[in-house]
Amino acid sequence: MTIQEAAQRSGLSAHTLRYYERIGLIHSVGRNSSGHRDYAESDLQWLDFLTKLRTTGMPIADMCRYAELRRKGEETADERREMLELHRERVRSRIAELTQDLKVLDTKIDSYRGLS
Amino acid sequence: MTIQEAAQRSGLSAHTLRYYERIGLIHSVGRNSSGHRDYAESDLQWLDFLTKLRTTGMPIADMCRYAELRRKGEETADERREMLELHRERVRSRIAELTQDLKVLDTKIDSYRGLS
DNA sequence: ATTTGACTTAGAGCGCACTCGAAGGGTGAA
DNA sequence: TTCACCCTTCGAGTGCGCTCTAAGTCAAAT
Repeated sequence: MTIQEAAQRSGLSAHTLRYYERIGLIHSVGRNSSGHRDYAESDLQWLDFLTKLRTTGMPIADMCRYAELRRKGEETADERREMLELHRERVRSRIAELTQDLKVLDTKIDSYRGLS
Repeated sequence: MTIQEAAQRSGLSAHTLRYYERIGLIHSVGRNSSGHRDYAESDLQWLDFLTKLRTTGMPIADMCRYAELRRKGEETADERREMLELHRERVRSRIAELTQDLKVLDTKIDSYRGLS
């Protein structure tokens, strides 16, 4: 599929897709006879996963590291799992923090209600 | 209290405190006889609240708007409450999103466990 | 044959939220 | 009094994650 279709389906812009490829997040996207990118379904699945990592706050540099390990093959599975477990802890902490802060917001909003 | 003490207690750097003052987030911090900043307890409370807004992802521009309304006094209470209610919704959505993404991470990690 | 429009690359630019540097002033200890 | 060290303002610099531009290629439509 074309870069525009891939952009549509991944929710990323064509610019961002090229950028991700340039920095090594996506490896070896196919090219058609005109030299244009031709995305496969597997690329889309990988992009979806990358997007999860991004929206959960993983820095691009870490994602690059993960992508690099993935390219190296099966023997890096443990290290990749460890990365994800560490990241999962950070996400859990973030959820906990946001949940706490939400209470502060609730209290503040209640105090405004009291005033009106 | 001095800017260093305020930095210590707020968890922000002295640089950031000056920056926040410059852009109008903190208004009229007192000065001592040498022209040095002299923070009051009320400044610290306000900073703590600002920090909650920041860590929950409110953009600086919105925080400035909120600070400006606060300076205008009691008649802006409704608008401030509305801002906070809107922000609270965004925080709730973010928590929901992170919670969903956490499941994806769990699944991925499980699949790695299956391989080892 | 020419125009349109999407694609390619490499590199520059942008917005956000700081973060730092330069130049100078005040205070307190040796 | 000299040194050390903190403070002041203001403007410039930084890091991140894109986002866009320029210059050129290619294919299809007119």
